[in-house]
Amino acid sequence: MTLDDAASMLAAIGHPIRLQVFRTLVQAGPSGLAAGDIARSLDIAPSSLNFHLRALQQNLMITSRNEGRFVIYAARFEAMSTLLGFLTDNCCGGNPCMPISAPSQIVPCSAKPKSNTLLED
Amino acid sequence: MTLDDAASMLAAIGHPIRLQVFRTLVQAGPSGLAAGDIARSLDIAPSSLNFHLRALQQNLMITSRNEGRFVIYAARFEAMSTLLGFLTDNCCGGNPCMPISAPSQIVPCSAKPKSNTLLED
DNA sequence: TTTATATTTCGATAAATATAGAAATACAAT
DNA sequence: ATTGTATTTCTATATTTATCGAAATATAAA
Repeated sequence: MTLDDAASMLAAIGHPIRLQVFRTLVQAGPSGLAAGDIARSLDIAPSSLNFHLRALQQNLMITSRNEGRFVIYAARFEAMSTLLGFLTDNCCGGNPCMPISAPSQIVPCSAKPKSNTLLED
Repeated sequence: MTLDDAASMLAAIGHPIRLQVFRTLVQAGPSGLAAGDIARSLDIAPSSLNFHLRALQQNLMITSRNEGRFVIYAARFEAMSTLLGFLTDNCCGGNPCMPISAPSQIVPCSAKPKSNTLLED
């Protein structure tokens, strides 16, 4: 995965509506949700939702399949995994991030206790 | 951290130049780098770099401090940590992500082996 | 204080992104 | 075949983002 790919994926979920859509699809699990269900659940105009679904799909964050007259969208979990791997590998220095994609590392999961003075959860 | 905050931070690093800048600052460590050094190292016009540095700073991904006539920028590691925590908590379902910000979870770091058929590293 | 270097701000411009109503398309049910 | 529901495409428009030269500002060195 190149830096440009990572940037594209980050941009894809770097919008409140698209992040909500993706989060909703993650919650829905592999079976996914119909476009209309997403639109209703998040109260977005169909054409607007379509715009964002396309952005997510073009950047490999979600998939779609046809079922009758419905189009079912589902989160690409492995895409998010890969993205998190990239971030922990490239953007976390020697930090509290313990990526699953760094098999050669020895540091345990909670090597450094969290200390979020500025950015609380 | 709200969903909107997360989206803003993702948008901040969701641009190839800004992701490169952030990555560069992570590599530089807490001591950071002067704006000019970043500009030279990435070959960006000073005014363009400033535009991106501001975006990163406004979204809490980096800090700046003055040292003489230099302005030193540094990555906010804890910001990235918080962001990764949000993503693993909210956008990873029951997946291979093992967030440091989920202290109550019991699943080990490499519970599920990676299987990236579509998105390779 | 003059000069040199560092960074930011300004200004103009181009391009991309976002929104959403209306029309078009696709499929299923009656 | 007609109707109804689902989704996408089209169209127009507003807004935001990005780029970068040139000017302005700030600090340090000569």
